[in-house]
Amino acid sequence: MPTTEEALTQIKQGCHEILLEAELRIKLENNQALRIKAGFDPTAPDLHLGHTVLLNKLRQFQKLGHKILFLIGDFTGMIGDPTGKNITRKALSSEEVLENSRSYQEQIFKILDEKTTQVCFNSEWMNKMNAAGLVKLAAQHTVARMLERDDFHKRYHGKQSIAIHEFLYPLIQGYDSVALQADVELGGTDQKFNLLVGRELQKNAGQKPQVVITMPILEGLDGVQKMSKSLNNYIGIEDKPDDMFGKLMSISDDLMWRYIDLLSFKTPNEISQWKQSVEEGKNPRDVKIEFAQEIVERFHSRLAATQAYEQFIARFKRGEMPEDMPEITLNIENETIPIANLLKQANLTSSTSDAIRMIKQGAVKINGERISDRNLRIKKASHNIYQVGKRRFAKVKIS
RNA sequence: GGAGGGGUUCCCGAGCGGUCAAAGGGGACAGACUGUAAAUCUGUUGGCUCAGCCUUCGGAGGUUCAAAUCCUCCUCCCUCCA
Repeated sequence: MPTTEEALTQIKQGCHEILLEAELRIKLENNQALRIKAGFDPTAPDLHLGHTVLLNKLRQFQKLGHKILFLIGDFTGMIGDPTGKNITRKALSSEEVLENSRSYQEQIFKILDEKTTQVCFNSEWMNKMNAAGLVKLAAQHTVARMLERDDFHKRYHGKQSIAIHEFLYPLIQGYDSVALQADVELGGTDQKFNLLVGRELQKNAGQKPQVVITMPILEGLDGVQKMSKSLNNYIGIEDKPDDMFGKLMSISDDLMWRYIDLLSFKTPNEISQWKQSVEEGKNPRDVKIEFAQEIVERFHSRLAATQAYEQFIARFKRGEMPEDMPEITLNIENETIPIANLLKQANLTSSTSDAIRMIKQGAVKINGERISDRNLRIKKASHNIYQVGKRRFAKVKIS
C-alpha cells in the first residue's frame, strides 16, 4: 500500500485541477476507502478515448483501494447538460436507459474493476423528490451565482435564452453528490462549476464537501473540438484494431503529443525521452507508431497491435490492398450494370451522383487500375476489387 | 397581454419575382505533395435512367407565364416592453 504522499502524487498526475488538495490529503490519510463519483450521460454509450482519460483516473483510484460510484444521469438526461449547448433533450424511456446502461457496463469494465464499481442512476432519488423538495433544492443557490457559470454568463450577456430548467441541472448534479455521499467527484474541466455546486450542497446538508478533480478534455481527431461521437472525430474503444491504429496515425504531429500526454501509460520520464529524440531528428511518425501500438494493445491485444501495424505498412507504405474488405454479391437482371450504380450498391459511395463525381475526380480504381470512364458498364459474372479514395474498398461479385 | 425580428441546401450565412440546385465561409470528400501527418495548392459538395430530367429554401394554400423571393393561414424560435 502506497503512502499518502505517494498516492497523492499518482493522483495528481495528469489532472487539470484539484480543489482542494489539502482536503484530499486529509481524506487519504484516514486510510478508508473513499467514495469516488463520476457522472455520465445516459445517451451515447459508445465510449471513446476521450472518456478514457477520466476512466483511467478512476481506475487509478480503484488500484489505490477506493470505490467508484459510476453515476448514470438518467434523470438529468431529461434536461441535457447545458454546458456548451442550448438544446433541451428528449427524455429517454426507461427501457432505453436500461439498454444504454448495459452497454456502458460492457465497455467500462474494460477499464474499471467491476468489484469495486457501483453503477447507480440518479432517477433513483430524483424520481422520489417532490415539488417541495425541488424548491428547497433551488433555494440553495442564487441566480447571480448561476450566472457566474461561464456558458450561462456568455449566453446571458449575448442575449441568448436560458431556460429555467437549465439552472436545475447543476443543482441536481450537486444533489447527486449529497445522495451518494461522495468524497471526491471527477469530471472534465467544463464540469468545474457543476462539481463545485456539489460541494455547496453537501456543506448545506451537513456533509464533508467532496474534493473536486477536473481532468483535461481530449480533443478529437481534428485537434480543435472535443472528442465526441456526434462530431465524428473520435476513436471508439470498440473500434477495430486497424481503424484504431489508422486513426491514431492520422493525427497531426502537434496533436500527437497531447494524445500521448493524456492517454499513454508510459512514465513522464519515458515520454520526455520521446520528445527529446524527436527534437534530435527522429521521425515523429515512429513515435506515433509506438504509441498507436500501445493503445491498440490496451483495448485489443498485443497480437492485434502488431497485425494492425503490419497492415498499415503494407497498405500505405507499399500501397497494397487491405487484407479483409467487405465482399458483396450483387444480383442484376441485365447483362451489365453501370459502374456508378455498382459503387452505390456496394456502399462505396452515397449515391450514383457521388459515384460519378468520384470517377471524375480520379478516385475510383478497379483492381488497382484508375478508371476515368463514367459510362463504364460492368459485366455479369465478374469479380473485381473496387476502390474509392484511399480507404474505401470492396470485393464485388456480379451475378 | 403588447411590439418587433426570424426559420434557406451538413453547419453558419447571403439571396428578397426570372440569369437559383441557390453567393461566401466552415466542415467533409477527392486529387497533387507526403510519413494515409500537418501545412499548402486544385477540384467536388441534392437526387436520378446524368449534355436531359426530378425534388429542395419551416408547413398548407393562393397570386403569377414564372416564387426561396409577393399574399393568407398554421407552426416553431428569438428579442424588447408589461
